[in-house]
Amino acid sequence: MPKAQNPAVPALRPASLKLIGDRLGLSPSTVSFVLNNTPGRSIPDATRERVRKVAAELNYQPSIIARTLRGQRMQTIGILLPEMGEGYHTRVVSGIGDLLTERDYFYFTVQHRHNAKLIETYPRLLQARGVDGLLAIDTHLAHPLPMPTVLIAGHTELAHVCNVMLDHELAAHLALEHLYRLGHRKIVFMKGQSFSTDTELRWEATLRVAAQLGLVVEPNLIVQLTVDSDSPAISYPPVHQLLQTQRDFTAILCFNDVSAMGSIRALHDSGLRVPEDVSVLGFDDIQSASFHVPSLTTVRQPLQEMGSTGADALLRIIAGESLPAILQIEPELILRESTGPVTRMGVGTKKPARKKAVPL
Amino acid sequence: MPKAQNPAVPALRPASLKLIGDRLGLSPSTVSFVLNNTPGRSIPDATRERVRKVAAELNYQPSIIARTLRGQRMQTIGILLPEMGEGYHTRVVSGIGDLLTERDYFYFTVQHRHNAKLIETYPRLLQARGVDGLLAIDTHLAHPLPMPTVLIAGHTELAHVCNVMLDHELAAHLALEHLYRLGHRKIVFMKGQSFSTDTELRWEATLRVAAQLGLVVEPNLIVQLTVDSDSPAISYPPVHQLLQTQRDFTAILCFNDVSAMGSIRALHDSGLRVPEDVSVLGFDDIQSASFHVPSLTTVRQPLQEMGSTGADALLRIIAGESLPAILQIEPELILRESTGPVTRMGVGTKKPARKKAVPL
DNA sequence: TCAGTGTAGAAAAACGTTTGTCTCCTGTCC
DNA sequence: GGACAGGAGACAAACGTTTTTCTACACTGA
Repeated sequence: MPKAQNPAVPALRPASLKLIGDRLGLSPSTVSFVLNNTPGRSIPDATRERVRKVAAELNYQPSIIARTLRGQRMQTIGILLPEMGEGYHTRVVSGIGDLLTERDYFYFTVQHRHNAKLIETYPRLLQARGVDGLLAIDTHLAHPLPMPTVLIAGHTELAHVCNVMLDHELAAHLALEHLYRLGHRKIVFMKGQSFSTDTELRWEATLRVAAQLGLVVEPNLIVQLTVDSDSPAISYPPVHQLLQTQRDFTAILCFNDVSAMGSIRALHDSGLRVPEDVSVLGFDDIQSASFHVPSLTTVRQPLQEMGSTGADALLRIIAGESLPAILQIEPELILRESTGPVTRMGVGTKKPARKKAVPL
Repeated sequence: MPKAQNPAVPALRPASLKLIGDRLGLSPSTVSFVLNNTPGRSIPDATRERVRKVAAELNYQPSIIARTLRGQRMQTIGILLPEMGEGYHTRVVSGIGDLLTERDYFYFTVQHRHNAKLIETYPRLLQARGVDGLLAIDTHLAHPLPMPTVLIAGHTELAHVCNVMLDHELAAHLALEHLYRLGHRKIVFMKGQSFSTDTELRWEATLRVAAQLGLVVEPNLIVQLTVDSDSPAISYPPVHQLLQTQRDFTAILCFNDVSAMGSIRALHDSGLRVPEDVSVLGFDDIQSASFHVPSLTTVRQPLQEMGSTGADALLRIIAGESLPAILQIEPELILRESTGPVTRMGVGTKKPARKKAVPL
């Protein structure tokens, strides 16, 4: 059945104002006036009808390319992100996409995989393609850009750049107080990859809150993520390794849900049960968090909302509005199965009553 | 800290050939010749130097918009897909993105959420933005489009349209023979949502192979997915409901990994263990499949490869090549923990030795 | 009759490229 | 000294819009 494809698609060029005008003996400008309902132009209804009819027949679609060249907006923005995967970026993009679609905007997505050179050059290439602004997700920007820019989960202090960011302080409170109340004192702290923009802010907030609660952050109970990926593979090896030498803890505070899944898997493979032996707390609340076994207790970032908030902010800036430098987003603790009260360290304690599952 | 953002970004328009020319007393065309190394033009090296120097100083970036208007390629394609989520689409996009980046192409992504009207209008809007071609993932296209088009996981028979598709027959063999060898005879068959392009082909292949193996597809053991989402929520309710009335089966053949996770969750909540009581077979091999507990035995679709194959095909068509109408991709069975030999139906049989975990 | 006022539309410029043609100017050769 | 060749570059057109300006005509009122 590999039936050969025909030589080439017809691909005749789409209708232009000139073409429509020629059919009617009118000039392109007149056609433009009609189709745009330009105010202050006297054109008889009969003519308007004729123009619209032919435009519909020819399936006329104004060329945004030509419009943009004239200096109008292209109704297009660029999204700069590390990776399209199963991590949280994707869900943010989904929120952005919905809002942009609603406003008749389109977007380019570019993944830089934390390659500094790409982060540097992409904005220029996007500008050459006429984007009206840029939305950067979880990305370290070195300079302000010569176009409207909004950062989502960035924290770079740049002039003219608006930041959509989580209230990290609150997030740390939600997470640590939850574990604290359950009786956890020996906690493994997981620190994100150095390239993630959230890493530093979250870590500092965590240390502050831990100190307030009197929790000790033991150096040998810190897990540092390094691998650049959106898969649970980022946390499996370090947690697995930790378990070889160290089991004197009752909870793991993970950097995100994906790493929580990797951690649970590693615990599971070492014969430890979650949450009976070790509680695991995630971060983000990605879609699969509630369906994981055990389902993840996690600090929810309203990812889609962060996306739409950022997109809305960018469109406002493009339209000339002034916005505050920081738009803060509130996290929320979602209680599920992966955390539980401290029993005794080690395998063999009695299985606590299973919580009722709360999918969705 | 809501420090007000300054009025507006400087946003001076980027350098043009004219601007460079003015600085040097040269015409735009001469500058163009130098910067493009247009052959057959005699320009002294001294002048070339001067031009390049000023271009670099002004950070000149040719306007692809203007170039496109002149009739050149825009080096941009459009990707049409149902949703950006944790399902397999995202991973396909990732494969597309990498290949396009390598070839200096950019892409628009548009999510239609199976809205027929959007599927109809988006291609036109993309064309107005100058895309050179279109890549549709898991999308039913009604008409051929007036531009090069490649379908990934589509199966629409359209003239001039190239299809990248899985070998569904082989996939069905891999899945069913695996379950058959493990002793499963009472199998729940899950049928995908009607809007998914894979649903029909996969179902037909499944029925054929089941017949070959002498497996009976019992109507009351068919689970039909209907919800439009990328989350395990698509399968939790129907499987949960099935379990209220029907437990006389030993395996579930799921439509994809996400629905396998939802199914496992539902089984778990009904007190059934996987794979001891019920084997669950996924499809796709998404990133989290190997880290799920239990990890998923699944029929892998090489998603990134499908993406890059599709993108490569599209670029070839754009470049004028003729391609076969179908590019077939081979699936592969990935053995993990969620399937096991039939013991006896019901809870309480002895726990089989746990397989060694194979993350990654 | 003639200035004024609409009306209906054409013409032109501009955006930033690319590309085919044209124009000088400087040598060189016979 | 005149023809010719090449070198160095300008000029113009075109792509499809939008927008400003211009034209031609008809009608009005005094």
